[in-house]
Amino acid sequence: MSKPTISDLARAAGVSVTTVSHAFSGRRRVDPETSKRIHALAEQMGYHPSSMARALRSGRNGTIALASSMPFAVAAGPSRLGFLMEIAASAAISALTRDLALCLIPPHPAGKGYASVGFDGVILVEPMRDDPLVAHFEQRKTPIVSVGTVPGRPDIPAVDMRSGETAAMLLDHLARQGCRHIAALIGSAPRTSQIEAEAAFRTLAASPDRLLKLSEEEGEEIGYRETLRLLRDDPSIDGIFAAVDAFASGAVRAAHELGRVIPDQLRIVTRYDGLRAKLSQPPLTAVDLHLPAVAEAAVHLLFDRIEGTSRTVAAELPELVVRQSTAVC
Amino acid sequence: MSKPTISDLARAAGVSVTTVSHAFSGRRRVDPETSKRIHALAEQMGYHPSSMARALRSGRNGTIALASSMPFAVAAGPSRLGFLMEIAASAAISALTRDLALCLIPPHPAGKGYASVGFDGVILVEPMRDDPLVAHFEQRKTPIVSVGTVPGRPDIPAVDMRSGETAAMLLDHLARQGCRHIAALIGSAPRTSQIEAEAAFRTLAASPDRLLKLSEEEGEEIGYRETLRLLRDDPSIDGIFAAVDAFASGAVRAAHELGRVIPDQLRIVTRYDGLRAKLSQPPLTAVDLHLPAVAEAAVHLLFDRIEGTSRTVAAELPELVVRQSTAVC
DNA sequence: GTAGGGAAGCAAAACGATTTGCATGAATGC
DNA sequence: GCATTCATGCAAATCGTTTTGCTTCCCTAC
Repeated sequence: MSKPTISDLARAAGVSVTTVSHAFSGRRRVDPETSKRIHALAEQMGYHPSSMARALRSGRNGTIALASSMPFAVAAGPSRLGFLMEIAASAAISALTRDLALCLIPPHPAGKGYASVGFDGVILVEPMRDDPLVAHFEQRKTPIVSVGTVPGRPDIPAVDMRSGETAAMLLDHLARQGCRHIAALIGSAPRTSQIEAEAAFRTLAASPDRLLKLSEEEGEEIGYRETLRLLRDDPSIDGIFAAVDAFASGAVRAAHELGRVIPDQLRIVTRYDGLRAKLSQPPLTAVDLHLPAVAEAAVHLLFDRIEGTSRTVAAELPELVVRQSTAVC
Repeated sequence: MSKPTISDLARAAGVSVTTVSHAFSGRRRVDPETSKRIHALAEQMGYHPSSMARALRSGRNGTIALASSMPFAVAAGPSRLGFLMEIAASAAISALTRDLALCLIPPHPAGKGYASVGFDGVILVEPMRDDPLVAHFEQRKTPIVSVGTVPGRPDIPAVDMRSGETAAMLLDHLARQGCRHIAALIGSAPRTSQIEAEAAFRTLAASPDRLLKLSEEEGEEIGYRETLRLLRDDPSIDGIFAAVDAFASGAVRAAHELGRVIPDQLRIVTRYDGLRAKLSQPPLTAVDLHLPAVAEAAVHLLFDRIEGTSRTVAAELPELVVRQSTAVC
């Protein structure tokens, strides 16, 4: 009474398993009459081809993984919940349209490797330079695609997040709004987004002493602490560029606490336009990174790569979303 | 040069495949010397047992699915991003500690079924009465566990979210804070959480005309519109119980617009203590649903079910988180 | 000296599909 | 009438493991 197999079905239909297989795959002609009979019988018996047997034969199991080098507990906590999970949700949809299932894989929760499932490919979200995940999957010969290039590894296909341009856009906006003394809160992990944000800041703002590199894992709290210190040390600061949205939340809190009015006395912008930016009081000017499109591009790239080809693709240029934190004219 | 198989390894080590298999699984004794040699060679050759072959043999592929009957585009949009994805992230971690990979599966994105991958089990998040997902997986004989019981299906193992108690807790809090005229914004989909919230409201508040059932898919917008209407129609309302956090966000916006001061003139509470509740101005009193524990329980239950046993488990009792929206004494 | 038992390892049969090469019969061409 | 082609279907090999019996071989006990 357990799940019927292809031979059960073949026997019931009075044909060979070959014929049944062809009736389903369409790889060879089978008489329409026969085919119809097979399908009807399959429906009735509740036959579904075993994905595992198919996987063994074809070498593909139809799953791709989404991994972030940032611990899920952090990435999925209030802090980064938006970014990673927004990509995850979109990628899951994109994957399914290509008959792939998207698996979420936290980094080494048990300290060990995850050997149990072999994925057809993996999407790495904002990997760091020398990210152990890259080494891990390369060793297993699993095709990799990253969201945000892998620093130092131009050979790995990626969706270029255009973080340099994004940062420039935000800094330019602050300048146009009249900011003369801009401070930057940038994540200390060596991810392309943060590296390029730093480079852009150094080029455009040129006040290296107002550049703070903070641990992303400490999120809002460290953003708050450091902004407090920053504003006390140098009251002339009139703009803050936060490359991580949690830092921006912290900055807003600090500003309120010091009685600095946003945006009149202090303008704040952040990169990712997530719930934090939208719900902040006042709402934060941020950048629409077109994450659903990015996720789709990543899945597309990975799919191509699994099939053989390989290249890097650029995301649509992120768009500035001006909000009250920098004063609309 | 392609991936080495167990027979390649066996040949290289000068033993049979059986011995290699045993050396890895430990199901039977192999000489420690031999075993060491095999493992060393495996390491050197980069051998990893094929998960697909193992899956075919064992009947398990090591993946479980997480599905929500609410379209991912909605569930993962700003509106419900928190709830579903918070569970997803925690479940992914719990799953991996049991050597399972968690797949995110959006409902019918291409309109078709998802036949490509067969899961060892599935976790349904807040399913509705007669949810098509239940039928789908039951037909495929895939073990099901749900987060929040399935209305009308006490036979399906579930993590009981204790939504009745949760609602009672919130209503009781409002009453204690002095609210006399409470309105409820409840999702119209027949999910246990909403059904029980409605029942609790009818029992405790007893003003059926102030009970509004709204489409969850319209989120904040409909919460806003309806609250506006509600407060205009009946200015005596001094408390709002929103069973969906997006409704609460809308209610806050409406209150601001009408110049109703929160919490002095109007108190607002919501169920899920996500980013919305925390970042709201003022922050919303909500309930800590202990989602990571819920996710862990669901995975645990599913794991047991895959192995054979079956039962329903109750979540830890949710805890009230009092915030400014209802005035702390 | 022989029976008994444990250690170590091997060959072969699953698991459930896909795919290749071959067989059959009927239709067609000349 | 014979060769060719096409349509249909089948048997068997294959994918890479796990698992079940069987051999050996060696050691100990009586």
